[in-house]
Amino acid sequence: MSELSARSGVAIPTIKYYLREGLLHPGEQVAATRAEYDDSHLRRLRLIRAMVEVGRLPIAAVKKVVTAIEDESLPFHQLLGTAHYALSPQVEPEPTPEWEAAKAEVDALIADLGWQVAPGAPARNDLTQTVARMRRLGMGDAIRTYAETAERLVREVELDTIPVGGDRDAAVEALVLGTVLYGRALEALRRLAQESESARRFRGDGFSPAP
Amino acid sequence: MSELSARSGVAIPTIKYYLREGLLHPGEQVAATRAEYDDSHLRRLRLIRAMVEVGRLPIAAVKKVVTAIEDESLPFHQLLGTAHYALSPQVEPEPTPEWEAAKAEVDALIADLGWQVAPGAPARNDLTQTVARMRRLGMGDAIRTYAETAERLVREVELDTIPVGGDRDAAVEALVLGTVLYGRALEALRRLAQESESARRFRGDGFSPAP
DNA sequence: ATGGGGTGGATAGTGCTACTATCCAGTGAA
DNA sequence: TTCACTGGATAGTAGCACTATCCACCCCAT
Repeated sequence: MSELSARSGVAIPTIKYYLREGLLHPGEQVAATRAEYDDSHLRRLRLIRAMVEVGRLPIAAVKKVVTAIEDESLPFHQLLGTAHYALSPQVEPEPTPEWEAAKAEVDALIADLGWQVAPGAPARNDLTQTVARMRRLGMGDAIRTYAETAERLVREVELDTIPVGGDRDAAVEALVLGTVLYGRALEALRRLAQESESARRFRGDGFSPAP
Repeated sequence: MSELSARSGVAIPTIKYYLREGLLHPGEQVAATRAEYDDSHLRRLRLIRAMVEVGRLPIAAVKKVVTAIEDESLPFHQLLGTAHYALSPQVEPEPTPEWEAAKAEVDALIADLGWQVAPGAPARNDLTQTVARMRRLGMGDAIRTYAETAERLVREVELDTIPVGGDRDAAVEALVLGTVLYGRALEALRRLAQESESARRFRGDGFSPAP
């Protein structure tokens, strides 16, 4: 176990915790107080750390994904779907008129673009809530532009990072890391562009950094 | 105070907590056990809730922003800069060769695009870390595409939500909400596009939702 | 004029999450 | 044979964002 810890960079008590939580399958018992861990444990540990550190998923979401990986009867594309859904913030619908209006708008947009999205996809609720908030503030006329932009990026770049075959852990890891890292990069780039464009428009020195 | 709580929808103990933390300026003492709160408190409370709920900022970051708002000697554009910086995740540089390589890449990209960004902007470190992780995985050739996309969105849409004059609380609120909400919308749209495009490519039914 | 509910201020406690720490008897290499 | 290390169990910690309780006080409706 200390070897697993050393190789993965994860502390022993943390490994024990993951074992307890069922995120990591037990090692092969070789004696009452000894178990063997192999590459599958190393890979799983890498996947867990990727989801927790990079993706900032709560342990409960990680557990869902792990359960899906271990359910060998679950087809590959459903496994990827489970992982993908675990990445979205879970937003509860609110029974308000604003929500319904935003939901109608989101549904119309998806239909209009010809997107094929399951009715229960969590990103639908996430987007609905965001659109509702935007509307309340008088923003959000550019949603369609954003949708087209997202479609282009996904088509041209991101989908290539989603693997179609091979090892289940590795595939999920690639999906999670691809989705999260491109998202994070885009976010950072938006902020840099905002600072720069703000500098260009309002004065020569941008957002002056805080001291 | 119960009136402030009722109007803002924030529980009284929470208001007391914000007062303790210095996020909310005290009301005007009208007697030993009585104070008057006005619209400025209501607006400030809205701003705090926007940053906490929508922007998911930690209270410490909110405090920085509030301090900047209250420092009347701070010029308006520096106030906006402080708020903007508070929205970025704070990433510490790592002294590794990969980090340096990624940093060089990020710096070159920014220079190449002619962006005017302060050397200490937190989004630089955030992007550097992300690029480093991508490189380690063999991804990230499309960063430039993402940068150009971000620039276009910011130019055409987002900067218009950043107000240039008027009330400091309201301006910061608009900046924070604009930045966060467009980001969140784009994120949700990327996920929807991923699901749809994945359905189109791999089979007819997309990521089947988890049961 | 009086009593009941609300007030500001202080201090302590809660719930959640993601770990850490400690203890234990029991190996297994040295 | 000894001693660091193991798996397993149980308990404790840190950080965050509140939430609860207590207190003397004071306003106002009765």
